[in-house]
Amino acid sequence: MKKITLKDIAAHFSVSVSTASKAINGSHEISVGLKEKIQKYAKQKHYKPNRLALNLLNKSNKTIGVIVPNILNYFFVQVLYGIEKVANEKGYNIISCISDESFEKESKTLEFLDSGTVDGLIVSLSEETQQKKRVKALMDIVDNHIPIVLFDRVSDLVNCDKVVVDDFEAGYKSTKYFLDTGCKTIALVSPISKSSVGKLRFEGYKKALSEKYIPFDENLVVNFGRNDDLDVLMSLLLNHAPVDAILGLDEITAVKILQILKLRRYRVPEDISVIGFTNGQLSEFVSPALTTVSQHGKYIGESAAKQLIERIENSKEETQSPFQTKVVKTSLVVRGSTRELL
Amino acid sequence: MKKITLKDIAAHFSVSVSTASKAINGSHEISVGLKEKIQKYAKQKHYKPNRLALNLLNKSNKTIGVIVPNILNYFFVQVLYGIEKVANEKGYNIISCISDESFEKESKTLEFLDSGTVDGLIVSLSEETQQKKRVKALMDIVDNHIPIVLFDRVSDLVNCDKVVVDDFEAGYKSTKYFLDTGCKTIALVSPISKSSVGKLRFEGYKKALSEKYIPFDENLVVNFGRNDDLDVLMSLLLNHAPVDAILGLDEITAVKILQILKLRRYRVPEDISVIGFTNGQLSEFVSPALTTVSQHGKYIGESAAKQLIERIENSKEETQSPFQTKVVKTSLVVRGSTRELL
DNA sequence: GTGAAAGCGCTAACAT
DNA sequence: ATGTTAGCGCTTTCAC
Repeated sequence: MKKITLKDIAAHFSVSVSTASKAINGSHEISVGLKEKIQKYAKQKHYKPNRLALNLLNKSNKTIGVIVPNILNYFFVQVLYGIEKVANEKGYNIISCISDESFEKESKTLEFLDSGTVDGLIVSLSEETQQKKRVKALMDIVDNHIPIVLFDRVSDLVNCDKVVVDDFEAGYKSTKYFLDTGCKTIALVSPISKSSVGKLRFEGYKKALSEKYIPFDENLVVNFGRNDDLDVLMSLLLNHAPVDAILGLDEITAVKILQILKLRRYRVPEDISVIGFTNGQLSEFVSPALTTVSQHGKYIGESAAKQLIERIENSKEETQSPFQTKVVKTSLVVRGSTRELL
Repeated sequence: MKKITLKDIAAHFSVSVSTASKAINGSHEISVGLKEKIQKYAKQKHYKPNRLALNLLNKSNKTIGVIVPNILNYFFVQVLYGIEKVANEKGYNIISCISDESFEKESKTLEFLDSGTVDGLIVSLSEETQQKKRVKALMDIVDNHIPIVLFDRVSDLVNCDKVVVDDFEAGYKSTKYFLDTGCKTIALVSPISKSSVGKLRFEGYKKALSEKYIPFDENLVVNFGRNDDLDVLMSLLLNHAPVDAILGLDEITAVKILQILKLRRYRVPEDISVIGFTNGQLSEFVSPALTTVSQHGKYIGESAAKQLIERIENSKEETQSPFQTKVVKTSLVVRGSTRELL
């Protein structure tokens, strides 16, 4: 059975398509009898207006596109969850895409989405894109087409609404916490050294050190990529100096560090303290449970969605409010992987 | 700057819309000079054909809809990842929705998606839907409209392609593993007792017990819901009998059980063995690392997507291949939460 | 080599 | 109260 259209219904009652349309939409112009007959028939045949046609007509489709770099990262899943929640409440659907940290895939996706498919875009940049600053595609979209909200991994070059984490403060705050619990030799391990986020956290880390007049030692900083062996790098680090604290810049990294330390018989937190990022289930259930920086992923998603939808629905207005960047403060969730405050 | 359309381009060169269309699509009918001029202009102005219009024309939009019950569950994230991977390879996009285990939200989403928005659907039923067997909406879609693939939480009432886990065997296999490592009093803790998946695993559990002539004791079965306090229920269980093995029917449940046991000073696996489901990061990094049943989520997603896309692309053919149900076998990933085989 | 016209499914302004 | 027409943006016959 083929899908039923207005035309079919109209034909069945020998009326015009517009009459059928009005009847189904309950217009006052149509006689009650006919309206009832048509509506009943439509229901029975499971008639549904074709969205594609409506979208073309309205130049809008109540859909927002989301691009995240990596869906296996719990932070992004939380954000997605927040976005979905708000979008759903406001009657929007989400078409979600994964860039896999690849500039090329991100570009293709952007290209696809920026062609009438969605009313707006929520994007966190791929690492490659951020590193190479190849945001021309984004800039074009901003200039010419649909509203866009950047979150977490953003770019200064793109002029649009943004929701970011206060990563500088997060790096500062966590490092300071180490210092306040008596740690002196604090290492930083980052899988995201090339992203804005990683850089800011690193700056915060340095700031906290310099406040206490602790000289920065670059051998205490371990930046690694997808193909590097964290185990080997950790060996080098641990042999370099008597480290007594390690800041892992994402959740899985912190968890892996914890495991490596335990395997080598370091006691956590007695010998070495560990702080991670993204307050997910992993951090909570590992032992000892990890002290982590919560970025409030769900909240970030909700904020981004709210901001975008507002922008979409005001896009017909003449006066556009200026773009704003919302900075979300992090919270330090203290658990068993750090020592007591002095 | 408004979005540019074919009409604009045609006007700019004082040609007809159809000429512009052909020029941009590189038709042989158009003179080389004009083609080049128009193409250059189009590129420069960032012209992109409007998808909505194309979709309406083609009655297809290279998009598949996915509905999962819960995105914070790692299994479903893995499936999503697998779906995205295959869809992306074949040039499809994904519009992903969350039913939040609610029949109502699932229905609304279905209603929305089944109106020309997507070419096909991949769905895992919400718990409520499965429990109440309210699959009429699904059946209608299958009968009348677009191809659909059900995965994991399926329904016999819906006649379509399916990808399921061999949950019966999984329950059987894990229980048998307990028995083979010398466990005698095996408890089962399930947050999904009302879903097909939970029921099958439960049946497998009973089968393994009966094979060894171990009488089934319903006090060893803990079914709990969203609002129940697992801690209290575990107390009751542990006080009931000297349990020496616990099968947790999803990842987070197994992890929580592990934590509760550790808190009460049970040694795992010496006093009590634990097996969980969904081989995610949590199971891997908890201590002791959990022995788990891997359902191969990513593979399931890939299979479902392949099956759906094939169905979509053959939908013009006259002869439709019969619907098939793919059963994916699980693997038991043995780690530290279970004893050695005898 | 170029253009006019039809049509995808629908709505809305404008007749009648 | 019902029908006609135009048009959303595009492709595709079919004329010229």
